[in-house]
Amino acid sequence: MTEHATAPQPEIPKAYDPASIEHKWYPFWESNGYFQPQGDGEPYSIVIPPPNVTGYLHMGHALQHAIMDTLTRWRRMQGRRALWLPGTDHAGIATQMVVERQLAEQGTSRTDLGREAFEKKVWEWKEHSGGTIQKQMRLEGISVDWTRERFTLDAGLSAAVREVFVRLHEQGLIYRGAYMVNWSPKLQTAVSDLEVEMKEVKGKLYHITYRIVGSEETVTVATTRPETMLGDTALAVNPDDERYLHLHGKTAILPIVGREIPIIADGLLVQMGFGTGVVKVTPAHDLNDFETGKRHNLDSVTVIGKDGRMTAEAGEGFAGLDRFKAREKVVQTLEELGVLAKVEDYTHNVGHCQRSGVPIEPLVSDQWFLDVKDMAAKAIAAVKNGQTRFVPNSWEKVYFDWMENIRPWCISRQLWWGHRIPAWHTADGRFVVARDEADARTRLDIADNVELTQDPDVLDTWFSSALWAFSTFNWTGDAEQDAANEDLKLYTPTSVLVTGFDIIFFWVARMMMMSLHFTNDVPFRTVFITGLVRDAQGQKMSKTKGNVIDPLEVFNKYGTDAVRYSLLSAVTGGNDIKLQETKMESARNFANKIWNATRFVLMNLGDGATGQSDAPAQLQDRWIVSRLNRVAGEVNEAFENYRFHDAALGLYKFFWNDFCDWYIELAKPLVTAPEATPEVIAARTRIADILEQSMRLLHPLMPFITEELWQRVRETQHSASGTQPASVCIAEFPTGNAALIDETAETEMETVIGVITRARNIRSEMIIPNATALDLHIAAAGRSAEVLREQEAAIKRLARIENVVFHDTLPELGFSAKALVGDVRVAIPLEGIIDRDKERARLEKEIAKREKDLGIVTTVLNRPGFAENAAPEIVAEKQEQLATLETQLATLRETIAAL
RNA sequence: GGGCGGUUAGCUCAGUGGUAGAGCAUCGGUCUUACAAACCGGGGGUCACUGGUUCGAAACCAGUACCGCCCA
Repeated sequence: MTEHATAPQPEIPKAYDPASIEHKWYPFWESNGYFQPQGDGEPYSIVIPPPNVTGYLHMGHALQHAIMDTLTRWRRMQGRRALWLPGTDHAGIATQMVVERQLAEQGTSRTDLGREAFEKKVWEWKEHSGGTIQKQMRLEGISVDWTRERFTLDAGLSAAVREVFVRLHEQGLIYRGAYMVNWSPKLQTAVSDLEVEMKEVKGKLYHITYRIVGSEETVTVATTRPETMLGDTALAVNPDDERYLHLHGKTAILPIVGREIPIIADGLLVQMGFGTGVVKVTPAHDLNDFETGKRHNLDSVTVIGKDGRMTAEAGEGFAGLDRFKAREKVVQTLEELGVLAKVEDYTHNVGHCQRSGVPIEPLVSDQWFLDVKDMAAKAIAAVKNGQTRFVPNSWEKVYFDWMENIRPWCISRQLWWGHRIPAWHTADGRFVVARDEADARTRLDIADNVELTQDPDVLDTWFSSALWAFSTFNWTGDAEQDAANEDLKLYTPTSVLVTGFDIIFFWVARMMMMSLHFTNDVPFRTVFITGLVRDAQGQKMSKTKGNVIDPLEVFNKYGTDAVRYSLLSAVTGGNDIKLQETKMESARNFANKIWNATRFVLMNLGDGATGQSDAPAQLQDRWIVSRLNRVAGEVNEAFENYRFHDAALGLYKFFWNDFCDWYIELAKPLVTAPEATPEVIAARTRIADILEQSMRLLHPLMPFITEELWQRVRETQHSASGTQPASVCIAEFPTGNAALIDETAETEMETVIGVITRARNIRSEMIIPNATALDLHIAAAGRSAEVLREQEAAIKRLARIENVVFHDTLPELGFSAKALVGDVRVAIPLEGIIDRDKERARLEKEIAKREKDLGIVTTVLNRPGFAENAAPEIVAEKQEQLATLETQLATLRETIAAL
């Protein structure tokens, strides 16, 4: 071996600069195909929750993507055939709204353009802004297989949508009909129950007097929506209500309109205890009334139109008015007629359109529905019997509650952007559901020249999303083709779905139903539900509040790895995450620490500086290997259980506290030695090896910096290694070899660390300058004594001690500071350095601390029943603690007395 | 109204039966040649409250208060 050259000029910059390294690794990974599943290991698959194709990355994505990427990278490194499939969603309403807003700015509109031209515009917008989200995802460093990217409006996925629709219709589960739906007058479309948000509204309760036909009697009815009375077709009472038995079968006069309406008895609609016990019935504008109308064969009079204005049916003076203006006018008219008995303030819940914010108008209209009741039952069973599990488990209850009370899903939307419903209508009012127009003609048995128009509606965006777990793998529905589909066989069911609790109903539940129905299996084995990323104050991020943190901005500021790390280290049991700058800052500091530790190692590893060596492993070597394997085991277990906080923290402590604070410091003399002796070569080889393994352990959390540094470390190791992977992302993830966990080394290092820390502590508490030379006397027996003797040089260097003197028992040393490390006694003579009062005060503090501990332990031991009931090992432990504390106290008291 | 979650150091959070932990902040010391984005050391908590179970409770049970979310 040649002499180790004087430390080479560091080619590695002193400060970690994320921007300078991050840009180069993604193209490297992607172009080498590392993210495509490889080998023949057990498959591991994740499908991404597809972001809006025209959207932008937000913190919620950053969190969920970091989680999915960590899992995928970890599994890939374990040798699993890992696939993370990316894609985007067409996001019907959201995208259409964006484009419509643009058209409005240009002074035109969707209806001006017409359907075809509008759709073309949206595709243009998609092409223009589409790709943004993909670019941003690449900046996140996520290891998705772009060669399999999907879009919900792709030909393949659209075919799956049509196939599913046709089959569900054939099975009688999809049907079309005139039912009460949630209508958004603003968006001009029906929306599902889930898209209605209940909001508390301060309104009024209007009491209206009705005259009974054929008598002078009147009844009073209370309503929050007087404008709907124009469409009333009955009054209802509870059949058991004795106050109104005589009114059964009678009629009343509807004020303003003058219509004679029946008084019906209906126990489902009318609760006796509430209000006057008489309610108005508007079958066209209220869900309960609609059902009552069906039960009693009532007429339905639609007085509010799809645009939110009163229809001609509302009568002269009202027709054409906005529904809220009409309310004012109805109230005014009632007052003039003298039938407005009372108006009181009333706070109640009103459904609002989640997207546009306007109050929902319940309207009867022709829509398409999916009867999900039986599908839901199967989806419930699949979770109950453990085919799919929720993490955290508590979300199962939420899922069950919703599934058990599920109602038909309104799947049609009166939009232009989305999957067109595969149904065709003839001019004479017939319609047929078919795979395409030709199929429709065949089914209807009509010629090519007969006019046939496709249903104008599109499907709820979530309908195609519900198929995502299998449509993305080219599912066709054709038994033969699907059986031959390798991807379906390998990657479905997917391993895990990572998503937020806010879309358990929208998406998770519906995927469960659709996958079970069409593939006879669950879509995923596990659902990991994440919390929300909030701002530092715990507020939900929103554009209106202006507290949105842009992931790309913080990636730039702190480094992508640091942001990922800080997000992941905050993932505990699906809790919400308060994103604080200080956390990202400390994660960046961690990255800088990793950078500089590597820098130190690399500065000392010239060519030929590492290699085989016969030099035996020293205590610190056995210790760090033990720690590394212990931590590796813990990290694997943490990932296994989705405990990202534990994994992140464990690695942080290992790398910073064990590796940097102790191992590097202990190994420094050898690693930096000028001559390449076998010991020196061994030390350099080992430190590089620990560092290399650390990069592998950290890689799933911090992919960029670990790739950069792993490559640099690897370069120095090539001589010592055989064939190596070209990237850390396909290197083996350390498993944590239990055989390398060395309890003895850990205990012995504890003693060494303890002695050094006590010595440092004495100097620091006495405020003795580093320049003042101190001697350390150590009295130890048995193995401790041997270890400390072996580590004399390290103790001197790290505790800044001039001379170390070993004894069997401490001799008379004059005025000195004394301390205990387990059964080891240490003393530092202080005559002439500081005064005795300082040492007395320090010792008193030590004594007080131990007296407090002794009190606690004594109380426990003397507690009646403790000795009999407690586990024997606990009792023994307490007794040992007591003995130790008593010895130590005696020693300390002697010491203070002798001062 | 029903359900779920939370309340631990100044802040953000870990901690599921055996003397309360971390990061950040704070205080004191240090240019010790990988790192001042660092190093060394210190201080800081009736674990929301009340009862119960237990030899022993931050943890388990019951209730209360406050905060948040979901459903109706």
